[in-house]
Amino acid sequence: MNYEKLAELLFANITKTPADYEKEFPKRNLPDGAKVTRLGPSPTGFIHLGNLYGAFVDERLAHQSGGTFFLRIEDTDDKRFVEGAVETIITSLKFFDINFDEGAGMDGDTGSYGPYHQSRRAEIYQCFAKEMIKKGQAYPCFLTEEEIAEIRAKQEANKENPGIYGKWAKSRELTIEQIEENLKSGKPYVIRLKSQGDWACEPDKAKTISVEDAIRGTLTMPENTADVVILKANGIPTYHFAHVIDDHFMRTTHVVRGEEWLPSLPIHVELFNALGFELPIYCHTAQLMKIGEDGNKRKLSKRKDPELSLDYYRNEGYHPAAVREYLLTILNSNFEEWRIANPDAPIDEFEFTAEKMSNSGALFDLNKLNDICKDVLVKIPAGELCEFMKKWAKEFKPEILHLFEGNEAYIEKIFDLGRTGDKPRKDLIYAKQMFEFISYFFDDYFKIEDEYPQNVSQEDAKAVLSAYLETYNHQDDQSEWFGKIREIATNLGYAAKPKDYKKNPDMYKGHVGDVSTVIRIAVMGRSQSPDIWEIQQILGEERTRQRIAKML
RNA sequence: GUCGCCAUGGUCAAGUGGUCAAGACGUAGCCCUCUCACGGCUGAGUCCGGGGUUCGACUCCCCGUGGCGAUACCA
Repeated sequence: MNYEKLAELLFANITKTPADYEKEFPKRNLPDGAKVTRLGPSPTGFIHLGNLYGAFVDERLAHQSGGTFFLRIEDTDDKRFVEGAVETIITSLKFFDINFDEGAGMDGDTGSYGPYHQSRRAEIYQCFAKEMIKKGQAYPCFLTEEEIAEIRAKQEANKENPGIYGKWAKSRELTIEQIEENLKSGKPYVIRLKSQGDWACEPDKAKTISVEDAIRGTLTMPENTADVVILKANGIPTYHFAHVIDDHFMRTTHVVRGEEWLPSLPIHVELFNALGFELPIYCHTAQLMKIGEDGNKRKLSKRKDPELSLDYYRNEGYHPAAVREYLLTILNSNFEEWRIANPDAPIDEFEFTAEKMSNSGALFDLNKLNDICKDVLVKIPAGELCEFMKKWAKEFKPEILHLFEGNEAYIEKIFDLGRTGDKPRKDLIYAKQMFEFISYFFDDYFKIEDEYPQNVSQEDAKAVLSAYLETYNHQDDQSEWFGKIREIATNLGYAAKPKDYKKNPDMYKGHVGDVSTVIRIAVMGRSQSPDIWEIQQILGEERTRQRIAKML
């Protein structure tokens, strides 16, 4: 077979050579140890926590080492393209402070290793397909869908390995005349790798390949034997081929991708070897999982898990810093310890390593996220929280935006309620919940939500409130104020201290806590809240008196 | 079906042949306390099963089992 002639026949329009591309995309000039990573999403317009998880690994690896992190759009499957998806990807990640150094962008590509859309790289892929044909490493395959289905059926019946390989790869035998004929008659064809793997050997004698994975250590797998498609009938490459070409010419040093790619690693290794490219360092991450309806773990799914969409967290108003913090705790098991030892250090000072990553899939844990949120938000100054919430409201709850008008100082005081001192309150979790927390400070949203305690009669409740209103002095300090409550309690037959009541429950109707609950409900509408006195100081005298009077 | 990855409490996990098997979230109780939150203390709760190897296995090997994934001209 004259491969040279075949290559020209198939790719007459390809004039550039591999050497041209090697020259055009030279090795990057980066400091020693700098890592080059990439995110390669397909533009389906949907991005979830799992994507963020992976992107975070890429971002940390690159930026921690003084390297480069770029965005490559893997749009080789035109069926899946969704308008505006690239913008969604970029803005969603940016919200979580994940930024690209080069690659596809909002207004075109930046960087000199592009184009960064695979759909615009057809010429490059074809050049290398041509090269492989020239070297007898690839061939055109004219098998139809039906023929392939037939082959699969036979293989299944004979319990043989599935796929096109060795004896099944009929198009390998085609003479150049036959190929020319097929071409002339317009038969569609794909380009397949002519695998050098030994498909005919005994299963247990199969040759193996060994690859170092930065997360999983040495991986040993059987070599590839399948003649996989590298170029589809439309001239667009499959993922396998695009990955090898792109990551070589974009000079990616670390390929971070989900473990679902593990089974096709042998294909990639054969491809890298065939082309004479150096293998990148692979980092196969475990997938983020979720408990399914059947109680089993399963991979995050786009369709079934809208609450795992990144948008969900923005909607609820989770603070990006908290989400990052959470992600890091599941990404690197030593992060939590580090955080305890360095409670105030910037998160970027933590040294993230691929080696410390878990190789089994973590279950997403909302409890843990919420807990982390509390710790993160308690350290954010009230002014910033106010800004954060305003931004959130603008996007997701515009009807409350007016509350912020000129009320910034008021809201900041609410956020700071009991937040100072050694044991600061940690009430704030995410924006939606924060609004709930502050809502009763606004008359529009104030409503009585809870009921008086069981052991307080309606008469007693009224008596408490009228006595409270009578003796109320907005200028009282906290202990003066509480002294009065104790007095009201005692006068009505309630214990001044809960302990007294505990000791002699028969002697009292209840204790001072019940009395203050009545006041709490009148002023806040709920039985649970931070310190009443502090809240009243924020509400102001007039509003406080009004609310109590209204309950009488 | 075949192939691959994974397997420590409810969850995240430390652990690399000898440990009373860390820690965090959650959970139960107690303390602090006018409620809640915070904080403190205490408790319950784990090495998937079976074979080996070894003086000794959570740790190493094999076989099961389970979960996940791959088996496409999807990524």
